[in-house]
Amino acid sequence: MMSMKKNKNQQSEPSELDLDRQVCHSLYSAANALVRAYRQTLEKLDLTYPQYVVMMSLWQRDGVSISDLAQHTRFDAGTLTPLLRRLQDKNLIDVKVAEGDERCKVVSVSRQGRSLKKSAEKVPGQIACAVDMPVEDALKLKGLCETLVAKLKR
Amino acid sequence: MMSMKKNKNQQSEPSELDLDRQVCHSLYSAANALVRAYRQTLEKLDLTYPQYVVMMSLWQRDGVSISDLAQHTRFDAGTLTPLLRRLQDKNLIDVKVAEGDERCKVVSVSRQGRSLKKSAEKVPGQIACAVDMPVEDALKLKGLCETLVAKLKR
DNA sequence: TTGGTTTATTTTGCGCGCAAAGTAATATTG
DNA sequence: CAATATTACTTTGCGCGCAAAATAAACCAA
Repeated sequence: MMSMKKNKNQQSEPSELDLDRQVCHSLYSAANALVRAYRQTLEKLDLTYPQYVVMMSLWQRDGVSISDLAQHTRFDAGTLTPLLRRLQDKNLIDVKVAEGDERCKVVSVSRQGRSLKKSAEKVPGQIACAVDMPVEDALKLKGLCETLVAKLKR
Repeated sequence: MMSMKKNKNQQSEPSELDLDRQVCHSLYSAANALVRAYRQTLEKLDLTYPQYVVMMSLWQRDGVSISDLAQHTRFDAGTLTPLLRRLQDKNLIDVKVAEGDERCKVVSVSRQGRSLKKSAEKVPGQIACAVDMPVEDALKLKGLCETLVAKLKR
């Protein structure tokens, strides 16, 4: 005899494909939510989140090539080219052709870019405040994400 | 006397702004890496990751409004409108104006959309395999992300 | 040196993600 | 019932994210 389960109201059986079971969907949503939280804070600095990431990378180590930057930020070159142009338009960075190898470019923080760092120092605290997650949990989360990134290395 | 630390080679002091300390950067990279992993798998189904999310939502509960779908998928309406049009172009879904309220639309899975589910059943296993993370860790990660999403609810 | 490969970056094309503005139908208020 | 507000969705504009193709300089082998 046929099962009597008939999925009233277009409701299906529990399945591995249920959205609520997807780790990736949680991760995806969390990343978007976090970027959204940064947006409010970063608009005072006139930076998008990816631009902020690039600036953080450059504040940390300056005078690097685009491929160095790509490796450190984990953005790809095709993303960086226009992003760097925008940072250049805002006079936050300088981009020069490398001497000795005309294929390479050297990206460095401008005076304005350096002075922006002072305002940016406040950002982590503001975000931490909005997120309000125990440090321990945040570190656990970071660790798990890093593990994932390592396993999925292109 | 001035400090003698002079940051040779454009290397700065350790700072809270160091990229390697940013939880969000790990989360952001992990989400991108995971979507990249899905891309290979999903291209066989001719779906992008967000399209796959919408299909999962609809496989789970069909015949919903766009705002229902927005809530469940955590996408916003402005993202869904063109995405749904693409799913419609692939004949995976039907979108009709709701009777009784002409502002609302009712989105439902088409016959082709339903048959696609069978192929999609293989996806979670393939991703799990690529990620190769203990279930326990995956669940922990999911839980932390859900906490984050909840704290950052718009 | 020439021709072929590799490397560094840019360009192109498409699909989000999302804020903000626009449109149209329904609900509410006076 | 008319004026107003709200709701549901669409449109617009911009910035990624990334695969794939294009460009151009450096390297390398015959």
